Amino acid sequence: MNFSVSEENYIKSIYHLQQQTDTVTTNSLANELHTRPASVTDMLKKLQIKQLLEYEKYKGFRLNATGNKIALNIVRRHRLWEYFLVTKLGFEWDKVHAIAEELEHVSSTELIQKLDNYLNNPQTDPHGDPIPDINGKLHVIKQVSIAEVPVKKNVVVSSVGNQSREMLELLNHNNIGIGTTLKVNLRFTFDGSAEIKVLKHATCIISEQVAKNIFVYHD
Amino acid sequence: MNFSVSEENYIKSIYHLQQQTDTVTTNSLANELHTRPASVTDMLKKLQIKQLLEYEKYKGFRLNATGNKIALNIVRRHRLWEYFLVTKLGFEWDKVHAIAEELEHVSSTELIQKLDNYLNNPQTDPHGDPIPDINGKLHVIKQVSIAEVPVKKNVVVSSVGNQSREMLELLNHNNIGIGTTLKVNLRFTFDGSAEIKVLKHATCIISEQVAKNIFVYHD
DNA sequence: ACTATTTTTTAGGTTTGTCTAAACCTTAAT
DNA sequence: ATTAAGGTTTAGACAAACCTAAAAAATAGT
Repeated sequence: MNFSVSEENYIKSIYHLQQQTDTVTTNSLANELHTRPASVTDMLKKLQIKQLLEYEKYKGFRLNATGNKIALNIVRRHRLWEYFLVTKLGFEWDKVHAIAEELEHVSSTELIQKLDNYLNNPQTDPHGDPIPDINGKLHVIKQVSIAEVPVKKNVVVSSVGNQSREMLELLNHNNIGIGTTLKVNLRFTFDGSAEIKVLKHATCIISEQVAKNIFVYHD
Repeated sequence: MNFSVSEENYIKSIYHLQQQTDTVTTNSLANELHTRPASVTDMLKKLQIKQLLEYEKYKGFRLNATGNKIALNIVRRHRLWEYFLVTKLGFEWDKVHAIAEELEHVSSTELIQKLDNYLNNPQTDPHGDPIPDINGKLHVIKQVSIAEVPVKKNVVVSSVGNQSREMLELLNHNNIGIGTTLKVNLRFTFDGSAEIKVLKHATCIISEQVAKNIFVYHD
């Protein structure tokens, strides 16, 4: 089955919101898509007819198995393009989201197959998020934010929670990226901020808010 | 100014038809786009308001300078993507058109800049058609079909007129592609067929119909 | 338990791009 | 010069995806 750009955007957004809350609300989805609740309700009806949703009026909704699989396929496309834009075209990792958002809707499965192959089947995108395989399987890695990680222990950055322009600029300034090795020297209990040492760079202080958004591999 | 996918498709198709006939008719454009004449008229009004057309009711139309520049930009995007699909992802040249048709509408100029750079600023697409530069300049190369080229003279294949799967198969079988060096040994005036020698391969015979579709650089 | 507030849905309207059918021009043939 | 044929435009409708405003349902506060 084939989906419009709009339908795909709704499916993808529902998928994202489901990661945080089990069932999604009309308002939150409208907010995510910068659209109005009434428009969301309209689209929910369509997606329900297409059998992608579990949906009861006034009671929230979630993707069913079919919907989930489609969402994962869109996520796969998006993340492969992001990887391509950064590793091949030399984009900064905080600039690729909008472009990948357009590229992900190009609907040739052969294209994505060949792209995946060309990129040597990457496991994660430039933000550290895992890339689902053809069957929609996610290779989930155990992660912990550096707000929780033990001090004085070298860890490797695996992903970043908040992918806004502002956050990524802050990280660039502190020489932190996916794959960076760092160590939490100490944490200030007063405000939750932490002094961290990035490999080959001077120590720096990051706020609790930032610490909560930097994830590292957990062994 | 930004254009919808539909507008871009109309602009591109008008541009293509203009290559053959100076002024384009409603019916021919409807035919090209697999749409109805009435729909064409509707869109023409829009494009005229946006100042991209020279258009007089019932008298045909053509792109003005602005329209032409936009068309060349779309062509540029399309051909760069085709080049990418063939040289990087390993597609056959007869499979890339439909996919490039979708990719060409992704509207980031930075993306196309970086893609061009990554591909080392190719001058022609996989079919041998020239790729316009950022300013919409076409580096047109003088070409001659091998039905007209002098015999016993080494020439380099620059482009192919008919880009069907069948033609590609025939050319592949005879080891002919863009950039191939070949020589016409002799031509049979009876049916216009020609014996040709492809560099490093045995001689072969091609019909006049094929010969008329293989173009070579003309010095 | 009953209001007040918030959330969600419905009803009805707009825009874009398409369509069919009918009306309208142009051209070419007698 | 008239008409027949063909191409082109207009008129009116429709679907998709959005909107605002109002109604309906759920929830929260007392």
